[in-house]
Amino acid sequence: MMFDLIMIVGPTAVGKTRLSLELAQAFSGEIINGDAMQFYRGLDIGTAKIKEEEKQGIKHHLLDMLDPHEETSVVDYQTIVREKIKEITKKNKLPIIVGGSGLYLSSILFDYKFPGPSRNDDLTKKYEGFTTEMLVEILKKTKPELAKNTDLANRRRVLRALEKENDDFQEEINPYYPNVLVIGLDLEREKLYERIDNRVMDMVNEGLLKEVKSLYDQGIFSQATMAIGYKELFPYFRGETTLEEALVLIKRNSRRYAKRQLTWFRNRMNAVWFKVDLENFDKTIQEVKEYIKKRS
RNA sequence: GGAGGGGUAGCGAAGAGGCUAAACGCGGCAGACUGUAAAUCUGCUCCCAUCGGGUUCGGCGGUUCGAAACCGUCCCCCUCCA
Repeated sequence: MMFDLIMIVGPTAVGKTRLSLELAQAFSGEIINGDAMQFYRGLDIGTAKIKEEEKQGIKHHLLDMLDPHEETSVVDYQTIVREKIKEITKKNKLPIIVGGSGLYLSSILFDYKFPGPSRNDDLTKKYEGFTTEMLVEILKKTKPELAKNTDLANRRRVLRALEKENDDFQEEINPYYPNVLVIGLDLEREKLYERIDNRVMDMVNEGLLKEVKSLYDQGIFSQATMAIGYKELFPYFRGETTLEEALVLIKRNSRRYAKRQLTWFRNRMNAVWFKVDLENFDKTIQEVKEYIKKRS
C-alpha cells in the first residue's frame, strides 16, 4: 500500500460510514472518526454514529471520547489523531479517517500550526455588552495587523482575534503526510437532500427524541447540544414549538450543513471524487476499491 | 343575490404616489472560515449585459410629470349574510 493514510469526506448522509467499513475490510485498516459531534458519548442517533454491532470487528478510534458537557478543539484533535496514525501505522495497518468536520480534517491533512493561546470564554463574557462594531474598533486599534486577516462581520472571529497575541496566519500550509488519498463522496443535490430528509425521519423512529430528552433533562447545554438534531429539539421540550416545526428545522439545517461541507471539501481538499450510485452502492464501493488498487 | 377581505418575484409575506426590481423569511445557488466547526459568517437569486439596458406587482383602461400603490372595469380566491 503506497498510501500513508486514506481520508473519506463528503456531505452528511452520502454513505461515508459504509464505504469506510468496506475499505477497512479490504485494506486492513482502522478507522479514525472525523466528525466532531461523534466524539460525544450519548450523541448516537442524532449524529448517525456507527453502532457497535455494525463495526464488523474493525477498530474505531475517537468515538465516544467525551462527555457531552466537555469541550475540545482542533488542536486536541490534531495531536490525538497524529498520535493515532503513528500507532496504527506501526501495527502495519492503514489509517482511514472518515468524517465531515472540515477544519478538523484539514488540520490533519495539512501542517496547521496553532501557536496562539487557547480559546477561553472569559473574553466572550467580558465583552457581552459590546456590539460587534465596538469590538472591531478595539481590534483595529490594538492589533491592526490581525484585524486585516479576520472576518470583521463575524463576532466569533473578532473575539478570537482579540485574545490572540499575534497573528498566526500561515502564508502557505504544506501537506503533512506525503502520500494521502482523499476520497470525496458526492451525490446529486436533489437526491442528497431527499436522503437527508428521510434520514431525519429514520432517526426519529430509532428514538432520537428519547436521546435528546435525556440530555435536556440533565440540563446539559454545551457545544455538543448545539449539534443539528439536538439544538432544534430543545425548544420543543420547553414547549415553545411543535415537534413538526422542530423536525423541519432539523432537515433544513442538515441540508444547509451538507452544502457547507461540500464547499469546504471542494475548495480546501484535493479529493478524488466519486459519485455515489444510490441504487447500487456496491458499485460505488467497487469503483473506489479499484481506484485504490490501481494507484497502489 | 348581498356585505366584507384579498390577488406582489419559485413559495410565504411587507409595501399604499417618486427614495422600489420591490423589505423580510423560506426555498435555491455560490463562497469564507487556523483553538466553539453539526459552530460562526458573507454574497447572489425577474431577463440580458461590463458599465448599463429591458420587462414586472391578476387583466384591461384611466388619473398623474411619475403608479405595485389612486380611479373605473373585468377575471379569480376567501369569509360572512341570503
